[in-house]
Amino acid sequence: MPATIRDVARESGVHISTVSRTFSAPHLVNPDTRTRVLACAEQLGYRPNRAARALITGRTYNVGLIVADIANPFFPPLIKAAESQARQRDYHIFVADSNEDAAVEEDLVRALAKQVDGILLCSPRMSNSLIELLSREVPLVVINRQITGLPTVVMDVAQGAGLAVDHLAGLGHRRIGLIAGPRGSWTSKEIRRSAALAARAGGAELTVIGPNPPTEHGGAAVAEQVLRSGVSAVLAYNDLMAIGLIEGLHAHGARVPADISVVGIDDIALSRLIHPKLTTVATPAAAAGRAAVDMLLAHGDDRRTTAHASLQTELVIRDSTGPGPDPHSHADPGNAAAAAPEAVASYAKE
Amino acid sequence: MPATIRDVARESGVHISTVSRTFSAPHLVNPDTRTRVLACAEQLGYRPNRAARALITGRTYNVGLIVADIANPFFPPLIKAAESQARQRDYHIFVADSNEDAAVEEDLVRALAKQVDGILLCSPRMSNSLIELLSREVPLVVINRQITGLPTVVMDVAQGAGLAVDHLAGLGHRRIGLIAGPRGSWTSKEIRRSAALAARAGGAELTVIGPNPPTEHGGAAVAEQVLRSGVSAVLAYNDLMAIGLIEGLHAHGARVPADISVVGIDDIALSRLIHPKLTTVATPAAAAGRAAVDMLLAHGDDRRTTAHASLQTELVIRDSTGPGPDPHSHADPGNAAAAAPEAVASYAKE
DNA sequence: CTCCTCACTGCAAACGTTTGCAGCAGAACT
DNA sequence: AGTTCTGCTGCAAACGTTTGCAGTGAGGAG
Repeated sequence: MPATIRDVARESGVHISTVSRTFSAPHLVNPDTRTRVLACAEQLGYRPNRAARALITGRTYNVGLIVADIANPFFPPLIKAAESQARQRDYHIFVADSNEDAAVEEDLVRALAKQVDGILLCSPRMSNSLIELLSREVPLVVINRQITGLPTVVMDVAQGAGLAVDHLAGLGHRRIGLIAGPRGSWTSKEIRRSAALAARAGGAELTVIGPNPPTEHGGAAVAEQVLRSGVSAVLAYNDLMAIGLIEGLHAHGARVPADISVVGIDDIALSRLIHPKLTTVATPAAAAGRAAVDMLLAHGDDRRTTAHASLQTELVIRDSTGPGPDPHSHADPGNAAAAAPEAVASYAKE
Repeated sequence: MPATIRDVARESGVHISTVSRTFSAPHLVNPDTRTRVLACAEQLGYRPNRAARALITGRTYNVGLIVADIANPFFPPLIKAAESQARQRDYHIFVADSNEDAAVEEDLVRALAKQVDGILLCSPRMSNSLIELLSREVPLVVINRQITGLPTVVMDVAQGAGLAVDHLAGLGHRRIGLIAGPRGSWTSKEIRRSAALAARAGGAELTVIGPNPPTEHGGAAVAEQVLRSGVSAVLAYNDLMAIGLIEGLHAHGARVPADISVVGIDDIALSRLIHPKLTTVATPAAAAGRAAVDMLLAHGDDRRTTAHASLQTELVIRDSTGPGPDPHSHADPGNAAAAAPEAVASYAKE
């Protein structure tokens, strides 16, 4: 039913190979012929069949992008950036959602492998060894996990977590909680490592709670545990959990930041819309999406280059953090000493 | 490099057609042969090449899904539902984002047409005639717009908007604002039509403001205009705009719902997280995603069936709506008469 | 005038599958 | 015993492209 290359060839009185070249190697065909062919193609509504092209060239001009949870507001900006970057090069992005499940993730990679030129694996939950195994079946770029031997794009969340803990310690908090992310998350491990370091340096004690599902519910669910643990400040694995936690704390009658300070990670749009506005570590999700696409597509030219990109993060101080408890009294310390809203502290090297 | 059907055939000592049948028509091959073939396939890591299969069968087992803006929290649940529904039938979903741009939308449909078995067009911004034109190139299911002659899934947002206006009129509001959505949105027109009807029935006057971009910024941008217009209640095209509007109103010193009541549409997760919790019209996005996939895939069997599904919406009353201004005094009416939280009013026929 | 080059075009073999058709046993009828 | 049927398998032609190779004619160089 749809017009094929043969229809165009017949209509314009040339061989199919000339039609083919009109599209994939225009410089090889006579300008007159080319315009005639193009006219016929246009008139017949011809569009090259990508499946047939893929079959012979081995390139699909598709890229897979696997994220843990598309409903997590952290991902859409990354997806959009990757999409537009890919579209510029005439590629399409195949987005899939693993539901935070390593097994689904593996299935997706396998299923996608044959119909894409490469896969962007974002915040994978699989083990490193499995990822390395899969990378032999299809070119992979890993986002948010460092794996030697594979091209990766990471957001330097360790640095951000360090800044966050510094910030809290600077406000006088001596007992700080860390709401860990999901099992299998490299980012969560990084945060933990860096937060522990920063806590020690700042003379604070770090209590880890988790692992937890990285959702609003995950955050709300640990509210009681946080209160019992006696910490006066908390760093959450991501903004969604931080927001859920704040909800949960409010439900238990605790005030933020008067009773407990909360810091998130990601700086999703939502973090500016809740009350109190969330202090958080901003991660450059869009830049990561673009970088990953670039890396994958460059990767196609010279084989087996394993680049690593590490993107800066920033601490954005808003209203959910305040001074720690006065060591000599139990009076409500208020929120007076909170830093200026929207102030940005960063160790950007550039 | 990757194993082909021929490798498996050689290894297991059968003809390639038998290997093919082992996968695509298992009942036609002897159980013994089948297990032998499967073993070889497994061992060689063979996966059928979808491009080759698509070439001959004409079915790609891919479905396109075009949404206006993946960053709008309304869409992800729909996308996830569509994905999982599709995966159950061994289909994959190709998600793309049109950036609220009709021209991009058209390009996407054309680009996707040849590599999918059908496209789910969600909240399209294109004209009806263009959509009808495109539907001749590739099977289309339209979500959130009624088009005769094409299979469609709509959420009955007119009904919900009517309920919302009834609710506001019932609270004593006599001047109600409607923050319209983007130009080209069928849903926006529906809301407007239905809200006008309900307003007249409830003895209220409806002021339409817009069109506007359907984002938080779009809502915030009209805050001043809303205040000047003298309305005491507002229905917004979607939750994102309602939330932006509330932010904007707060910035101008107005209180919600004491000074102005605000109702959103969609019931995104976020609407429960802000203060005041948003009264809104819940739309069954996930159900719509599933229905659309079903419709598209059923569509494949008997050609040219044009089904229409209309999904119920519900009014979810939370804390952003309160009584209208007392006609005899200008005293602050407070929030006492607000309905019980999370009460649900619905005209569900079933 | 001959030969070479050059720009263009046609030919045909791939790419990895699916599928209608035919063949061939052996089983089950008549 | 002959016939039909059934279950399985092989054969080969497609599907719509791309691409190395060969062929064509025109024009330029010698």
